[in-house]
Amino acid sequence: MPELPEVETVANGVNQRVRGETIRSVWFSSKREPFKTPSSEMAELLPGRRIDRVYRVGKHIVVDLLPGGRAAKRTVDLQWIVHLGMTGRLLVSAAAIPLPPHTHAVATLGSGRELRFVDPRRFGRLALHKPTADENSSEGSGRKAQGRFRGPGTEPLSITGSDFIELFRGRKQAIKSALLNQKLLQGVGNIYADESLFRAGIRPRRMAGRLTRAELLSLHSAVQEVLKEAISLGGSSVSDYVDANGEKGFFQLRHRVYLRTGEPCLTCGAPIRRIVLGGRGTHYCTRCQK
DNA sequence: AATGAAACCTGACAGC
DNA sequence: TGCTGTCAGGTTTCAT
Repeated sequence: MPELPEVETVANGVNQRVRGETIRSVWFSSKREPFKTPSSEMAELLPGRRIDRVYRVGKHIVVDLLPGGRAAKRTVDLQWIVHLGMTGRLLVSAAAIPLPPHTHAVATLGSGRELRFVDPRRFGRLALHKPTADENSSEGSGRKAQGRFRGPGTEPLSITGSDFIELFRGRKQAIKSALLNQKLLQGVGNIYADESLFRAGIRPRRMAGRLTRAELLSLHSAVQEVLKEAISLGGSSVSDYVDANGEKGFFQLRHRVYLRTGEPCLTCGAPIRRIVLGGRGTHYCTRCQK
């Protein structure tokens, strides 16, 4: 379910509902080991902490945690990282509502409500990230000092056109595959890669390093526009995706190529073609995309 | 560096 | 009704 717009929608929704809450206790399904961080370690470190803020980094949801008690330290010294995989959901529910099937983790909050991680396909991941206390030293000096969780790549919504061009220079890889590489741009997934390439008029199989500057600038704009539009519509609900409030997104109504195999291109009428590229279903218009 | 396939899993849907 | 095959928003690992 989750690419950047969906993850952002979920993170914002969860943030609004749990910010400032204390984690009273946590529970992990025995069926769901291993997480990236062992559940025993999460069970030890999470209870008692206060949730400072929830936000998105790439396709990850980051929960900033403050020490518990009245030590009054306002330094985030632990981060709970949630990756939704393909089918993960992060829900805020009243404790009285029965646990949905495939619930793998539950954090009970001070208010009595529960933060629930539900994931039928179990591709999702939970982990803890421990930033060093000293934020300033993390920049230039030692590699050892790990700062706050930043993810593997660059944020597509804030990258400049010239940095975007630089990312793909010399790459002998299909541009679609490069767009999906989280070490380059983090957050773009299969839907938004296809939709961006359509808007930029570029065929998915084109070698990334051979695109012209003009084409890359066009793609840069397309990626940002598509992502922003999708965020404003609450993401794409193609099967059962819902946000933290159980609401569906609406961007699937704006898809121009994704999952439209054989249907007429909305620009030229030619049938949309589906190929497999890098193991992923890939959709494009043979006439509009060069 | 890059490509491809397989693995991790369950569920929905189409076709027979 | 029920079986089979295909497909699905993602990542990782291993063999070319």
